[in-house]
Amino acid sequence: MAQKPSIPKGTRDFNPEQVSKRNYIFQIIRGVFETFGFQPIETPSFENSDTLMGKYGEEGDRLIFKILDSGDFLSKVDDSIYNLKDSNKLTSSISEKALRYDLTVPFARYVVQHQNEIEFPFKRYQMQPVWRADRPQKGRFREFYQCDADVVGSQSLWQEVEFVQLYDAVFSKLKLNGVTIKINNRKILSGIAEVIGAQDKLIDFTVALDKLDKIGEEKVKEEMLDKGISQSGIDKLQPLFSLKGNFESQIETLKTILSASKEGLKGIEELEFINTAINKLELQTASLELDVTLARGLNYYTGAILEVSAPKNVQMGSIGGGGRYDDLTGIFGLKDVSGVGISFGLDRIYLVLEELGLFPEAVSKSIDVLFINFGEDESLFSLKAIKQLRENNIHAELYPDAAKMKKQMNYANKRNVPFVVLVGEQEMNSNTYTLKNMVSGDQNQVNLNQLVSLLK
RNA sequence: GUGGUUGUAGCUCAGCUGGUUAGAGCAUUGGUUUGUGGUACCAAGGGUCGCCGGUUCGAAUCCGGUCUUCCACCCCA
Repeated sequence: MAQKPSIPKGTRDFNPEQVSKRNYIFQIIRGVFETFGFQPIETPSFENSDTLMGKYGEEGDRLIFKILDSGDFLSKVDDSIYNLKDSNKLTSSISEKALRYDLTVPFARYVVQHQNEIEFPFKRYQMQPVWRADRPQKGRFREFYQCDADVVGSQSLWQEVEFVQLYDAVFSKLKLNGVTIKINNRKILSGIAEVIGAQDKLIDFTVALDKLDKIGEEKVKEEMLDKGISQSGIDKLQPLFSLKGNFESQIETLKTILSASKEGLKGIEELEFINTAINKLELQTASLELDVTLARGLNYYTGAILEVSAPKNVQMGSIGGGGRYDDLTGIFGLKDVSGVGISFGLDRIYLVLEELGLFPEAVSKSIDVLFINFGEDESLFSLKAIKQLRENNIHAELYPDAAKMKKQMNYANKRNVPFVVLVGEQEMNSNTYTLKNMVSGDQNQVNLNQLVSLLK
């Protein structure tokens, strides 16, 4: 064998069984999206670089896959830039396109570009791959699918309520019970930053706070000090570190901490609204939890922040996330369009379902029945029956070669085919079919009508 | 981007401190069995030991680089 071919780091091939399982997840998410009134759109896999660059922070820019310009791109680079040997500066001269990093920013671009054709509020869903030049690890790939649903053009908090229900509906249908939908509000985080005198360090502050359950209180305080947040400010956070209990009691504690911050109180009010509504509407299998440390990244969230974690017995990062972003289309020049949306991480959900054995058996079934090939006349006779079966939506096929019986039966086993039909001289003469159940081993002779109804 | 880890047959892995023709199980193919599979037995095929370079009389084994795997950090779905 020559050198083995390979695929790039962090990418995967999917075999038939994996594709079936992935489609199962897609189909459930799509179904729920549509019952909630979302409509599908698609956008190109690559965008103009300036659409993407600068939208995800410095770290994000690094993780965007850039596409080299076509042609002799180096010859048009200005000597002064070339001689600097500064990759960042050079990139913008040799790459004007980049692979999309998520679905939210391209969607914002879409809304701005098509604003005159869109009926607001606009509810869209989108299920497409995204790419990140990240180092792979568990549940982290360089090419993966996101399934997003967003609403733009409505500031109503009922949208947030609906998204919590949507998460609950999808995970309930997937039989993935016990997921936790964590919710927080950017206004609360800003409020806290304001109260401790660190408005200007909001991002550093939230990034540190986000690590609380991972690295512990002391390390979080260290990191905050490191980032230049004052000791007196950190002291004021003390009640926050010991914040425990249910939604309502956490809210009460927050009200005292944030009594001086108008913005913080607004955030609390929003959370209370959502929580009250969800309590009245009730969730099927998920639970809604307030988590003040939830600060997950994207710089553009302005209100609610949502994140879904897998049931506690599986080790997996978040399997979904989302939030409210009042200014998203602003960066593309369209003001005052509020949006809110959520995302499902298909690849991670797959890993969780696999680990918990939650894929239905039927997902991996290939065909309903295989006809054993005994020769040319028998094949023709079989294909007439197969035609009939297919018209009845029964998945049927003929083994293509008149190979040994053992080989054909083995093939049926490997492909997990539940039934096999044997048609030889005897059957042709009596115009019947021998139907064999591959699980029990039973077999009986039937006519065509019986065959159809038995397999249906 | 930082630190660590992994790489031997299609798959899962042995191979001691460098020393003959690199092994096993599973899978594949053929046979026992020319209309009856999953079990059993017999036999066969299949590897430039990730790649490049170095040390050595001699490298799967030691050293360097590179790619890949997995993990942690950063960040994130």
